[in-house]
Amino acid sequence: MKSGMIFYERFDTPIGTLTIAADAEGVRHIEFPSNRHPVDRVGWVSDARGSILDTLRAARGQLLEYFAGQRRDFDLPLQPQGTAFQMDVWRMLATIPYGATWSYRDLARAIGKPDAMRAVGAANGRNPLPIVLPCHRVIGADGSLTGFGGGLSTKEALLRLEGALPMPRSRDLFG
Amino acid sequence: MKSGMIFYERFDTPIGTLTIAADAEGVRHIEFPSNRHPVDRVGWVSDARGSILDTLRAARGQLLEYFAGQRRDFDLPLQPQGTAFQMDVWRMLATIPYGATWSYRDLARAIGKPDAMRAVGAANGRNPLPIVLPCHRVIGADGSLTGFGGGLSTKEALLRLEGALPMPRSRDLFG
DNA sequence: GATTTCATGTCCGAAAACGGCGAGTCGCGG
DNA sequence: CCGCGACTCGCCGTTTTCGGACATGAAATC
Repeated sequence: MKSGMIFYERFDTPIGTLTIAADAEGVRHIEFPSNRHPVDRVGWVSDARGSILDTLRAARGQLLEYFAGQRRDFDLPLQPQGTAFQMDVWRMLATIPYGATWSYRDLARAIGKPDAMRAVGAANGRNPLPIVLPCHRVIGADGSLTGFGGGLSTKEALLRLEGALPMPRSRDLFG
Repeated sequence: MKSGMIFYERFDTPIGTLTIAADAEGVRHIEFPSNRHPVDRVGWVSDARGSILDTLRAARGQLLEYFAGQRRDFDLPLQPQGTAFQMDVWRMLATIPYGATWSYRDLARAIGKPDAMRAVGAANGRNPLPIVLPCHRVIGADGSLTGFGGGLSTKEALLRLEGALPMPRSRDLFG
């Protein structure tokens, strides 16, 4: 077994089929069915064993608990890969509490680059571990959802699950 | 010992100090003291053992025999790394006999791209295994030496060693 | 002859485009 | 007076694009 080999697994959730990928170091990718920036899956294989199988099983289990409303925080070995700036952004994402929302500017300030809000948005869009690194908790300064790799409706569903959105107003239902 | 680990060694020759690098697959680099395109040596270590030490020892031995005029062909495991085009060029280099010279155009024709002589020159310049892959045997169509990563004087010395150049004429000595 | 032109693959730097933004302005309708 | 939408502009890291420069050589043009 080569050292860099990546194993993956697919499973169904309330927001669609997810693909999770991991290697010996930890979870590397979580992918939505329709991904804006598709990942290069060359070399991925599906028959994980040993510790990597454990990692994938733990990830799936915790995600399903999350969707069932039974889990608010994750405890997994994570190995996102990106530029220094992206890593800063993703690390900071992990500090946003369940059910809270930050603006892109808040996040930019938090990493010490108060004017890099737009770059923060781009980095968010490249988040390789959505849900676990809760990029869905970052929304526009005016409260609009603005964007999400898995589609805005998914972002909305996640925030509603976390109780971070008001119930749909009648205007939304009938408009 | 990680799989991709590269070991190296330096030793003196009539044309200066050479650095050779190898891993378990074979020899990966041979470098002149002054190299136009310096190699990224991150992660190289110097205390080779086992089969890699054997490889390095064999490479050094055969090169010293070559410089002593005692060897015309090399027998080593080689693992050059490059684009498909570069690999084509480098593979073809190995077929140029000791003491012979080809023009860049000859080489281009030999790989089936008769008009890519300029690209061939560039690929030659990136040859990771000079001497063993005899890029020095490729010269201008008009007989000029044109260029060499280790310096033109080195190219000249190698060709003279192989008897591929006339002795220096008095014009060269006194001019 | 001397000069120009073109063909070819790769690398490298510069420049431009492109985002999951946000603040400020302006005009329009209540 | 608001409130809201449409528009403009500045912000910043990443990605993409583009233009040369090369270990050349032959043909065309002056």
